[in-house]
Amino acid sequence: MTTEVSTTGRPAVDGGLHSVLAALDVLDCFTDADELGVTDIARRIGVAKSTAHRLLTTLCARGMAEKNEETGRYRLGMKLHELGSLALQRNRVHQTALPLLQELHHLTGGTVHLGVPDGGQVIYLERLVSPTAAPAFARIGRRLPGQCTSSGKAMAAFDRRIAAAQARAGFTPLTTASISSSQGYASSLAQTRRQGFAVSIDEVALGLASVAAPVLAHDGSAWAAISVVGGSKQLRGDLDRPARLVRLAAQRLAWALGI
Amino acid sequence: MTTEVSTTGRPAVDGGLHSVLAALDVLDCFTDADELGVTDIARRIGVAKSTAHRLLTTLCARGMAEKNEETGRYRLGMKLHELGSLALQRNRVHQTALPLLQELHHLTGGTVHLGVPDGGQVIYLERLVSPTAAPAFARIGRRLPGQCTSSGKAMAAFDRRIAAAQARAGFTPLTTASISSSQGYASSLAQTRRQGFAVSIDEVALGLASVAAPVLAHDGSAWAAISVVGGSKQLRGDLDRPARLVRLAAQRLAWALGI
DNA sequence: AGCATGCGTTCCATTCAGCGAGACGATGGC
DNA sequence: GCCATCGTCTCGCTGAATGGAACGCATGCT
Repeated sequence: MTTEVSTTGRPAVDGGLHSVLAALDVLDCFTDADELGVTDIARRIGVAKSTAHRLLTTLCARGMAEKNEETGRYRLGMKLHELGSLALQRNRVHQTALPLLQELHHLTGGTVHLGVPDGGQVIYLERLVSPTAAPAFARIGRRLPGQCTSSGKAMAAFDRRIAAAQARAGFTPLTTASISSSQGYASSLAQTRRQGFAVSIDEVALGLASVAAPVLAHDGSAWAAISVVGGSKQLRGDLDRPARLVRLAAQRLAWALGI
Repeated sequence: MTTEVSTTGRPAVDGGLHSVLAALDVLDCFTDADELGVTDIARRIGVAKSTAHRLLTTLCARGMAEKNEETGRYRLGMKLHELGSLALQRNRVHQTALPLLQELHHLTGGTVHLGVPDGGQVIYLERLVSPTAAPAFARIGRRLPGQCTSSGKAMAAFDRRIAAAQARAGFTPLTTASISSSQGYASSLAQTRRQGFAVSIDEVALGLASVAAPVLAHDGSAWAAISVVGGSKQLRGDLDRPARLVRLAAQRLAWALGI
């Protein structure tokens, strides 16, 4: 597995600690599938079956994974939720944004998102779903390619480091409307810069649209993005008001963070 | 660290995989403190400073931990939130309960909780906070000793295995009103059995009260508990209505789960 | 100012923990 | 009823993980 073994006995891999990295790779496997067997995981991470079994047993011992005794297969454990909610709760951007998001949610009545950049992708820290919104979109994951989302474009338009990371990651279109060329990407970012907010219509899922504004620090780096999601038809009809509200909320968040 | 080393070269510890267990222990350290330094963590988990540093570097490489470059200390990473929300989203009890919780939240107007048993403790999977509720209680963690919470008592009253686990864990009172003796515990469970729901007044935090009902399977095991939280004064004044509603919601959840 | 103590990081030789291969019994689809 | 495949467990070998020591750098006390 290791691309190269150092001449010394020291771990030569990116982050060190083979078995720990392997264990974390096991957890990553579950982003694709709900439940996985030992053999399947061994194949995915490229280790022997016995090694995968040992890793899983260890993860289960700490609640990071759970075993389905009926099928003998494994799934993610609730300890992850425990630690994950702790990590979120302590995130300063999330903490600070929450009241602002609630107000925005109240004013727009739409679904509101808070996203932060991670490489070329966007991780969503918070989502306030409107009870009237179609529950069909609730299945959306927690990490999306930046070029498809309004949040990703809002951040990339004003932060060249994020734009570079997105360009480096390449284009992975989610729908037929997703940006798939560097020309389309560049013009979309230019328009975002002109307007001060980003729009994504049908680019994540058909029938779904969103408006986002970046949370910018004084040094020009984008810390986060706030977005409002709605149906493509409704949002196209009334874009100005939500756009104004997300810009205001994003600016207030930047101010509240003191950045 | 290991209590005993086997005669063979095989890992003799509970779950095997020393370095993986150590890495997960590192993550557990952060339940106490927001940010920790290398030396502090090394002391806590009982390894050399260099080992703790290596573990942290590895965790950071996968986003499970993050480094505060200003202070040089470490905190939990957002990858945990990503995997944790995935684990939660896939939890069948959580999935099934969500619409029922929303209805209960709507009917009572109070803060609604969904808790599942874990040893003698209760892990809260979902919390619907009412906008009018005092935000002071939002700081409550995600894992509480079962004897103090109405959810824990509701489950223990009808599931002897959970009661045994709670008794084994001992009494860790959170306030002066918390149950601290096995007599008080037994009579509280007996009352819960008579009523069909559990009450906790000032036992988690002074001024805070809750009513809970267990989600019981046909075999008598408690899968979860649903609770409504409110101010001690309000809830003491009107206990019947919320008690009836949580019992109904819990029964409907058991039915929906087909258990 | 000077010193001392603590931090996070890096290096290195030692050795024991983790590795893969293989055997085993249980399970389930054809 | 068989064969393929699953999860689990054992075992000897070896190289990856370990602890200790050294380093540079803050911080705070004298």
